[in-house]
Amino acid sequence: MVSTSGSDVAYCDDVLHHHDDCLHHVHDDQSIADRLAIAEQQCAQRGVRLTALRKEVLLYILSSPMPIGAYDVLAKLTHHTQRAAAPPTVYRALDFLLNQGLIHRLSSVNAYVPCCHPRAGHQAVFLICQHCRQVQETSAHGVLNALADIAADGHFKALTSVIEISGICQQCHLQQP
Amino acid sequence: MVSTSGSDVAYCDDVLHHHDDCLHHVHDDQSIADRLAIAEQQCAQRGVRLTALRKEVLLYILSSPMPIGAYDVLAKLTHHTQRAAAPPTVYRALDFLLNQGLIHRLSSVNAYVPCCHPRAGHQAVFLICQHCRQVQETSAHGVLNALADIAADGHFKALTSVIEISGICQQCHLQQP
DNA sequence: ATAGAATATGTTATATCATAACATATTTGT
DNA sequence: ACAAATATGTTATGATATAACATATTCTAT
Repeated sequence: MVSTSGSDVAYCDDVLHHHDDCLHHVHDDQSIADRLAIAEQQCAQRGVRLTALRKEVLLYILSSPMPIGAYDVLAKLTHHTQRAAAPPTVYRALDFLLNQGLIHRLSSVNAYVPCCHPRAGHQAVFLICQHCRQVQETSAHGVLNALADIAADGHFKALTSVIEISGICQQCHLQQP
Repeated sequence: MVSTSGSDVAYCDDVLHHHDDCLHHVHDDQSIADRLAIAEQQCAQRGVRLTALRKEVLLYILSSPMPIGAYDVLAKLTHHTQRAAAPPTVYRALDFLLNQGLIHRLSSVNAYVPCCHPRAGHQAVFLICQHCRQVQETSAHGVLNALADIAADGHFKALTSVIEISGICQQCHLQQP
């Protein structure tokens, strides 16, 4: 019933774009296919394997209109394969995708989102709407520059960052004031 | 064996201070007592109750040289009272302390730290050393201003933030290059 | 001071998120 | 085709957090 081709993807109708921010649920079949193709190219270049399983997990994350939990991925996988998968199967795939920079983990909500800029090994700032639960990934240069300044002070060598801002997005704010 | 007076507090010997950053484990009995007293004043002013239980949980968090997990607090509590406490007891106390701005939750490591500036309803940036596991809470005005700019754009109304930077602190960097 | 309301804590059970350890299968390089 | 490396399956368990309801404590108004 569920195919791997992307035909069972959740759709969303209208979406606004703000400068260089990404609403990660901005997608249709085509953009998902594109992003899968980009992921494949990238993995091929690096000599790592985007296996069928990993690709399927990435598809589920790309297809979700909001951050998706590991066990939700697991449920989709189990439903698709008609047999129970186990958590490590999913977590290993997630680890791979995280390591390749193809997805991000939102630790404040224990969930995963696609990376909008998978090419660069970039840091991101996530704006999580408490109302619609959607997430914008923004490059937020000002924030990142400020963090770089902290490192430059010599006080701390930053390696990985978790920057998750919860609040109300513009759409929700306009829709119900 | 364990008293509520703070006499069983873990000590740390030498510590460096950087501008307005706080190494939250910078404490001795006196500073812990001070901080408990401040917390009491603050709660009294607000008309909320810093009960014995909540105060004890706060004490454990203040006393810990590094971020402490909910179940570690639970263990201390159980040990102290000589009878098994249950998780909700701890989580409710943590919720209270979080709501009062007396502690912060580090969601990337599922642990809790005292707030260095409990007076203000401030946002904080945490620098988490991957080597020594200690945490600096810094006001990092640049970062916060940058976040304020995002809000000012009208794109997002920030309510709560999780800014956790993992890396290597200066001490660890100097000690083992 | 005491009753009723509000708040806080105790208790049991369970939900949710994640990994360790080991077995099997698949792919890769020679 | 073989051995080595990599990936996946499987079982069990660890770690973090909350729901639901019972009891106890504190506060307020009389």
